[in-house]
Amino acid sequence: MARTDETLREMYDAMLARFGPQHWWPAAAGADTAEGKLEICVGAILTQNTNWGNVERAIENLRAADALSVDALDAMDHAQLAELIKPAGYFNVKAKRLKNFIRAVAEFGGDIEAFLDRSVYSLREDLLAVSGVGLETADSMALYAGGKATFVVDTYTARILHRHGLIDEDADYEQIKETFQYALPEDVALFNEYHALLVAVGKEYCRKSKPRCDDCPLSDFPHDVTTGQ
DNA sequence: TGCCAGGCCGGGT
DNA sequence: ACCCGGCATGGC
Repeated sequence: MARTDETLREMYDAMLARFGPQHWWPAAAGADTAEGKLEICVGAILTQNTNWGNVERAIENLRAADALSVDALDAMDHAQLAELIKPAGYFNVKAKRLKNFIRAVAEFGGDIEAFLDRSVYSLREDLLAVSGVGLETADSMALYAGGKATFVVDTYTARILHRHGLIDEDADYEQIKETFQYALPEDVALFNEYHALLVAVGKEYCRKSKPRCDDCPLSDFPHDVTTGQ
């Protein structure tokens, strides 16, 4: 265990040294404003299984339509919203998911900052009750919009850790999350950057079909490609 | 050209 | 309790 903790901290250093800060949210969207926080939450839903470049187009459409507010999104009909977010793919399901999320905020009082401003436990519970908001999306919102020290796990996180023998093949989301939170100090900026770096490294070196470990920032850490997947 | 992206849900076994 | 099909655009 202590071995795993140390490895995870060293992996962070190695990835940061190679890639530098990733400037994910909130740096991008002025996240100390209500609109910035809402934009992050919207982006978290739109990016589900979707390239971030496509999400940016969709968000640009929403901004141009002056739709980046709880009231505007709540008032918009399905077809209208689906059309605006079309570039992000899965536009019909995502329009519903956005509406579901906005409904939850509206029912909480309609203020996104108030909605986010509570314990991670309470926030996570409400987010996970929204159909279309799963574990990763909820944690992304809580971390990047809500500023909570909660670690985000995605497919790259699981794949990279498994390749390096740090988790079981069948480790579930909560297990992986806890592995990080046990190993690391409870630090929002650290969790923010760590997840972003794992995604950056995953894209470059740890894709499903084309792993290339030669030049990977983590290649000095013991790993086994064949157990990958 | 086919594969992939910062998942999640609902229905079937 | 798993397993799987469906959802869909744009980039490389």
